[in-house]
Amino acid sequence: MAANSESRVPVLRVRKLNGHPVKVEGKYVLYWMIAARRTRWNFALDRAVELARELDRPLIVLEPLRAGYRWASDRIHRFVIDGMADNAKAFQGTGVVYHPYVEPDPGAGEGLLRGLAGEACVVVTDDFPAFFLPRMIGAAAEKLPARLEAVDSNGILPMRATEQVFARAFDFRRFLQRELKPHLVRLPRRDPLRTKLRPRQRLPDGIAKRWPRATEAVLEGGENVLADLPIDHQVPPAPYGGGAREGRRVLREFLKVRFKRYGEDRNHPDSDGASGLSPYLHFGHVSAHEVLQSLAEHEGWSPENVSGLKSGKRSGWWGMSAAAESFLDQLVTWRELGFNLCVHRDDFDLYESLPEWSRATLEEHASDPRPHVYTLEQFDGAETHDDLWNAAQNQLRMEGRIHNYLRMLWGKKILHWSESPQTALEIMIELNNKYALDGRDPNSYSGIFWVLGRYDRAWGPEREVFGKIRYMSSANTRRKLHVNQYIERWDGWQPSLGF
DNA sequence: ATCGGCTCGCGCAA
DNA sequence: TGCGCGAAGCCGAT
Repeated sequence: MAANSESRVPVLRVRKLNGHPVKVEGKYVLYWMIAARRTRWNFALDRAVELARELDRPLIVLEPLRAGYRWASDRIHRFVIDGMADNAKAFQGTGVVYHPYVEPDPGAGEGLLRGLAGEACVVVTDDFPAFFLPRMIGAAAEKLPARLEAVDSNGILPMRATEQVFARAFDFRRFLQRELKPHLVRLPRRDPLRTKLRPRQRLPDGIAKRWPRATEAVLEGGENVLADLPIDHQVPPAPYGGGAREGRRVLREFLKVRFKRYGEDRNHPDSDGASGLSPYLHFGHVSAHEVLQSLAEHEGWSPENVSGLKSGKRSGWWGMSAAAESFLDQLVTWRELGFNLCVHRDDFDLYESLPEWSRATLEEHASDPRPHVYTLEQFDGAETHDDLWNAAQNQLRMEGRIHNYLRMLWGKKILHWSESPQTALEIMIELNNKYALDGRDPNSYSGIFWVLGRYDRAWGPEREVFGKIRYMSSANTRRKLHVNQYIERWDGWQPSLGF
């Protein structure tokens, strides 16, 4: 088989993870969909389709959802299963066998992937640098009796286009301004399933029996489906749905309605100005390429409009409107900065990964008296003395997200009101990963660690607890932002009262 | 309302 | 080697 010569998938995005050769006598190509949970704009699916065509074999897509991972909850399950329902529809009539598998008990899915890989020519999966995925992919590479390739469909810049870790957004932005342009024209296919593949009807018999496909009832499902699973039922589904369709709807609605306000209103919690895309990006229901493409259409932009500026400045490089450039600074610079760190450092979620200056200053103030000290349970239950903080925590608990400005304050106060910065870090990670739909993502870690000084600089004057870490106060936030409605809406919210 | 100082590290010009 | 400058701040002086 020709190695990649005709491939539309950039070489930098494909990693061969073990030494097995592609088996030309295998029965099918297997795509193990674990992060880019979508059927469009997906380099991994492109790669799998490409291999299936070259080998003239059918394609099987396995989309699993495990039961036993940390923070598994009704909220996360509902969102992922919504995505499976969309994918099931998208694969219908394409000749691809799509097998969504919802694991009933921890460990029940053990053997499914290996079983399918036994007859596969090659297994393709998604590269993702955070949560349990790197370990899971690494273990699979060793165990599977087939070649395993991981494909990076995360961002506009391939994660492995750089070896360096960037310590500040400014440095990374300047790098992007020098290096990103060629990547802007190497897009995944909008609809990779619009191609002729050798069709197949079903999985190998023994496998479908032992690990049955999630039924329609599960995919379209009521919450009683979730009730039977051994996951955290205290974290209810979010008041919005998951999946590629809903993600696309949010994207269209953002561009059509809220985009005009982006920049001016985005920071005011009382206005609804943010994109709302981050949960969909996290689960791969929406692709960064798709977002960029839609924005380009909206702006009448093409890659030739990119300017020659390479100063690292936040606007002016793309050649788009101010609102668009500020959005792209989030979508590309900040989002991919997080992936950059996670792909190069496996300690990205440890306190020790903080910059030297921030650890030093936090250390010096380790024994400062705290004005309040709350336990994890008190933080979790939004039981602090500060109603703005409690409101943010309640929004997180109920909606699975926090307004992007208040998220910073939320973290800064956890630092302020915990017995140590290490404890504060644990609490932030725990609450964010438990409740936020975009938790467990490289970007969530960027946000949490920013609170402790990552990607930031020192600020004077030196203060208690914070040292030279940038300080934020609820009082100033109230003055600066319109938060009255926000507090009214969220502060009094009780879990038992529902929505 | 706006401004400077607080303070650190990095790239780049010199 | 020195200079400029940076995700969202804070505070006191004007």
